[in-house]
Amino acid sequence: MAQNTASDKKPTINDVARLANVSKKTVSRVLNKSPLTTEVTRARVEKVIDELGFVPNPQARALALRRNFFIVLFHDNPNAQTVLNFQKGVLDRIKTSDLALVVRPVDRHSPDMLDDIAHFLDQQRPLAALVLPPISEDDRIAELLRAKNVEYARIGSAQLDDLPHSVFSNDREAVKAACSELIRAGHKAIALIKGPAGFRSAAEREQGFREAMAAAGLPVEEHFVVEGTYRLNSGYVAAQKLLAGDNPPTAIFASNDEMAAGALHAARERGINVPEDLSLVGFDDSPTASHLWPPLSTVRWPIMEMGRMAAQKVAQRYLPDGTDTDLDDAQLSSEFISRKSIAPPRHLQ
Amino acid sequence: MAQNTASDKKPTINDVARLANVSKKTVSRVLNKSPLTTEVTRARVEKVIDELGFVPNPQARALALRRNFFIVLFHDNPNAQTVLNFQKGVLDRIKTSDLALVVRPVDRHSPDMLDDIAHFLDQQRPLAALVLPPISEDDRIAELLRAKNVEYARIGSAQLDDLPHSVFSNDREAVKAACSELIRAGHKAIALIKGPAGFRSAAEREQGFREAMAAAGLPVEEHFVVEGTYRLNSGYVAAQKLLAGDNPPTAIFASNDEMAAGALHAARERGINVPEDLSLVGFDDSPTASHLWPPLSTVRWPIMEMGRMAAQKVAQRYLPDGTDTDLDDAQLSSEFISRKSIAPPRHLQ
DNA sequence: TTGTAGGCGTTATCAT
DNA sequence: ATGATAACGCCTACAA
Repeated sequence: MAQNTASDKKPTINDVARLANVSKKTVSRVLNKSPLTTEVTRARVEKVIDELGFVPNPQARALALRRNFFIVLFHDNPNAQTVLNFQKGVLDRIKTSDLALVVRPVDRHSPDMLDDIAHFLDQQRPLAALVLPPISEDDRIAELLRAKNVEYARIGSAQLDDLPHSVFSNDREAVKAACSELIRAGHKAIALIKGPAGFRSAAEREQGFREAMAAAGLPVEEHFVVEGTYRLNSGYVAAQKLLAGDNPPTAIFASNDEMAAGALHAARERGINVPEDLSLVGFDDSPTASHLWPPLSTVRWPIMEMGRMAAQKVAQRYLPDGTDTDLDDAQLSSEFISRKSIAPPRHLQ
Repeated sequence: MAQNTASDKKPTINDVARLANVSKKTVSRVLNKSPLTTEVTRARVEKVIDELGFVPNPQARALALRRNFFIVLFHDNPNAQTVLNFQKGVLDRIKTSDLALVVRPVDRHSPDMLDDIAHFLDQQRPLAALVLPPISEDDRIAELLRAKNVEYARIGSAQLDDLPHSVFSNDREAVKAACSELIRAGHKAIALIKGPAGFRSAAEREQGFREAMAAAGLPVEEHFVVEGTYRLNSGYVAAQKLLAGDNPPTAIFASNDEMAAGALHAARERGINVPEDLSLVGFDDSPTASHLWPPLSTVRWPIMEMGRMAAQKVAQRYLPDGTDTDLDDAQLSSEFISRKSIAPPRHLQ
């Protein structure tokens, strides 16, 4: 790319216009792919653009269009790995463009959350917004985005909006598959450590568990269903409770890896070996899952792919390398990952 | 804050000027805290600003000032938790301002890295840049930032630049303290799994290890020093090697938690119990550290605080709530965290 | 199909 | 200390 050297002045649309012998507006038309230009002039203008290494100034465009050329990511810190992988996916998709990604954590427990978001949107006027769970489940945010006329996509464990505004995984199916694996190994007394009430992901994963049990004709013992908070300690506490009874479960599905790690600690403390005495499955495929001993069987959430798809969805027209993805695609598959934390129950070993 | 309702038109500097009976420029002066205004006019203007709920339009400012009101974070994905915690610290500090944080991962192995950064800076003209390790150690990036006249701060395990452009921790001291803890417990045969050559953090941590040994008058057996890559598996391999000998170490300091997790697996595979037969210390205080069994003693890297301080450093004048931090402060302390992975060596138990 | 004039909302220059 | 006028670099309306 030709670059100006010493002067350090970047060429403007005026320079291009002058050298191409056309008006600013014509250059503008070329830049914005307006159909109202002759092939000839377009070619001439593009040649000059290339020679100059001209790149439109985003600030000026922002002012004129009243729209900033970036995508915001709103989230209320689910786990770090999730946020970062998602960011990575988004950035991966937009890196060849001139878009930027700005991060905006919010506090879903603050009464000011909506006002904060509104203020941010008014101030910064982003091109588009991406919303990660759990706040993606908040319909008020989507309404706000629509009202402010900001393109958006909601990410979730299940479809949260119409297709053009959704990117989601099939947690339910994935959990069903994972639990079916447990059942196939011979387990019947399977416990569930579920996520906190009110989280869509928690509900979906619970459903998947129940469907797997039902499909196998196994009853769900309700005292084998314990609620956690998605934090390590809640998994520990839940497992203590589950393992304390006379007929403890031979397998546990924990709705995320962190709780599974907690459950693992609880088992170890009671001298219960995993997987010999207790099989364990988590969800997320966090780094922790593979760092544990035994390495944890889990479900990989396609979060990076979701980031890529979300970026594609909301910013397609600003991304150079076309429409390889069908816009109606919105669902990506979670995938069961088998590691060493599953074994047949004792009596079958 | 007074908000216009139906019209949805946000007030501009012109509205303020008209209602306050002054010129745009005067309003601008008030906004920018220019000393060239009477107390009286300033008060009058500020009153109108409040009543209108006027907020300057960042896009227009950006165009006029040729500078975008955001901070970029450049990084080449160290671990997710680090990046995210740093982001959190930065955002925490700037959240009451009108600044935004944009994330820009780069690939330090790409020959285009510098060009990419340069292009980004030219295009986006950020107010300031923050650079996370390991790329913060690359002097060429700092040069670029200076050349492009972008305020910046480099984050590291030791001072990487002059004080105004540095935020760093004292890895060496912290590791020294951690290893001294091992020595105090009675260990003499202590091994080091160090980080990859060329990383400043690796060098600092190694130094800390050596200083602790020297201070205790203990020799460093060079076959007890093995290099890893900061990844789990390299810790596993290193520990296999360390534990295979006739006189294996009774304690290992791994230069990060991930490698410590790998070492833990290796030990477990050989039937070596942690901490009874082998004490283990990591570095980072990652979530993994507390999820392992036994919970890993480690060093907490004050990464969030570093984010806060870095934001303060580069954007002080744009942040509303003043100068509570001394700008010359650049160092933050890492802290040893004692958990269950340390015990006296066998013969002292 | 192309160009002219004017606007987006702010800051800078240079008088007064 | 304040204000008129001109940038900043792009885009939209409207005219040609």
